[in-house]
Amino acid sequence: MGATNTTHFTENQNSIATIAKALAHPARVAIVEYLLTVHTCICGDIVNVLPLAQPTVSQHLKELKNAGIIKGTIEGNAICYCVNEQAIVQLQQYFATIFTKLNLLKTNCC
Amino acid sequence: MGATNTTHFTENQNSIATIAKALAHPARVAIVEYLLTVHTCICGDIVNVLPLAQPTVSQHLKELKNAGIIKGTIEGNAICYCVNEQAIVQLQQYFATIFTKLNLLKTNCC
DNA sequence: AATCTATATCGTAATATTGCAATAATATAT
DNA sequence: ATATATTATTGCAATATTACGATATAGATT
Repeated sequence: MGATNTTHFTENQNSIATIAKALAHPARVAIVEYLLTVHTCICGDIVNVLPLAQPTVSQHLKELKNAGIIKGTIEGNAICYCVNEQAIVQLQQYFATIFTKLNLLKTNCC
Repeated sequence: MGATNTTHFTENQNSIATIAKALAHPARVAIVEYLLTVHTCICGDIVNVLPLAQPTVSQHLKELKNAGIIKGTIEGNAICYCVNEQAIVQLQQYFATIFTKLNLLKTNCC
């Protein structure tokens, strides 16, 4: 117990949960938002922007990367982090679909 | 340590993180999806649909409710659970905005 | 080569989450 | 009133997350 039981759910349900989990911390939401405001993607200063120590930020970046929300490529001494469009598209489409289903149910529901 | 530091982030960042956290478990994603397929919202059978014990399902429902993703109203002996449209709209709009920002950055980024 | 700079990893403590059995609470039915 | 059905709460064990200091790694600079 304590471990999430993933085996009995669909691939899509697990996928959505994984991406949502990656955004389930305000620091990680802030990182994504920051990456979108910075026009170059040499992003060594993420640490300076967040109210967290460097190892903590590094850990959050790793989680975002593992979930496929951001991509990081080595750029000499620093690392270039970018938001992965595919993950955002997946989320957007998912919630758009849910919203459509919601509207279809509207007449029958409380 | 272990507790999420929310004080230094914006209200919106914390809000998105909270909603995302509620969907950060496949069981809770499955519950939301199930509520959307059922045409009446008397949902006592959520427990039968999920591969989890009743107290665990009840706990997941509570978390979804606390995050504002579902609403529950007492309906005699059972409880009527519904997806809260506002939360879905908030998520959809948020990711749509992010997607737009992403496309604006595209030319300047890796 | 020694040093600086940027990022990652390790180790560890505090806290949170997950899951369920047992039990409680509440409403309906008998 | 007693029994039944449905959902919530409690208590607890196993695991995960969060955060950071210390340290390691890797490339750039001198």
